[in-house]
Amino acid sequence: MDVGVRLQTIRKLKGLSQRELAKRAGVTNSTISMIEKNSVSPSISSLKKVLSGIPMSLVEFFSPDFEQDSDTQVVYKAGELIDISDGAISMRLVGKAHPGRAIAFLAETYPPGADTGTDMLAHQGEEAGMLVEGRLELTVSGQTYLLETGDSYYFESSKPHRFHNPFDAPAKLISATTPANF
Amino acid sequence: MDVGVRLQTIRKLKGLSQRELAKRAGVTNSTISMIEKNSVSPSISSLKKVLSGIPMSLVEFFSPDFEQDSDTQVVYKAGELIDISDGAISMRLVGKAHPGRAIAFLAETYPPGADTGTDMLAHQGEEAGMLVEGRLELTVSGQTYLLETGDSYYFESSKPHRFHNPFDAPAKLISATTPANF
DNA sequence: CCGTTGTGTTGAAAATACTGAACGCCCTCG
DNA sequence: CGAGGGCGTTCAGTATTTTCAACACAACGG
Repeated sequence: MDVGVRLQTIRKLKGLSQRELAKRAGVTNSTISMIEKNSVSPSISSLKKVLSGIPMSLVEFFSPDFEQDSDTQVVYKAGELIDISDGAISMRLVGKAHPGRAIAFLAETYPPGADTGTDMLAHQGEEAGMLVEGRLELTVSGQTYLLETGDSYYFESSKPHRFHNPFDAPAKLISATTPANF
Repeated sequence: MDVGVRLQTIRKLKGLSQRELAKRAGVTNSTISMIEKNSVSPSISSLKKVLSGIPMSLVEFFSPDFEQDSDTQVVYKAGELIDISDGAISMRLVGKAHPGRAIAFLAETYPPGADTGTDMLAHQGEEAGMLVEGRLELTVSGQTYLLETGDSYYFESSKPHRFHNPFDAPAKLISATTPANF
């Protein structure tokens, strides 16, 4: 992550000059100049001041989710999803044209017996989903839940979790995870 | 956002002493001490160095999504969703027990004729969804698309967009938006 | 009891970031 | 052409951060 070019990109996107931004932020134009040229590494407090003139939070600044307004694909037919299946579990990802995506939106199918594994998954972020067909077992932090068609869930991905289909019918799940770890 | 207490929280969560973290990060223990006491505002480069010893990225550091391991609800039965309907369109939100949620995960129903309005929606973030029943018209940046059952979409919320159901059958949509603007 | 090792804090010196006032460049308007 | 105003850059000096080397306190074992 290049702090300098990122700041410059954002500033120009907002149509501000160094001096203009400096005035709004309550710093000098030299500060902006040097930060953008990476001849200094700003302190948190100054960067915060600078961003307040945009305005923008530190989270947003460090999140590379400022998509270029590209003419990327919007709609994906059922067959157009990327297949990122893992073993028996079918996982199809929406939005292949969005490499820097913020959401991993998935259509998942768990055939009878399918399991994400006894070694629990755990990663940064949050995830949510809804079961649109069949039944499925969800285990989060040791608690096991039974999901039926129409039921949904929401939890922090850092909690160890596992999906398992011990039933005879396949289960179809639609889920969203952020940030997208793909 | 209090940089000092946040760093200390994370460090202790990882079971590191100031010196231990300092050694891994390639800074001195005094630096850590002073940052945690907020007697300095570290430069981006030092903070980055410090975090590299954890390890953790700046994004993660500034994202307040390090949820306490609270015993919040995980699974929501079909009837347990929060109803945030807007006019004719039924919208039910997953995860009512997560006030600081990162994702707005919704089950939406558009009855025949339903429309989010001719004045386009536009907000920060990204959104994705999949149609699980019926057909629906989606307009993004002037382009109108026809979504059929099983189709999905992904776009930046900053692009003006609109959902419309001109058909005779109701349309059911499952969608995810981040950040959650609720 | 004392030495050792762990913890976090503090002070003076060294390194780095920030300011304020230049400068050079380009454009426009008289 | 020359004056004015916009732009980003640079440099010397000041302010702030970072280091290095202490210090004080607590826990453990000989």
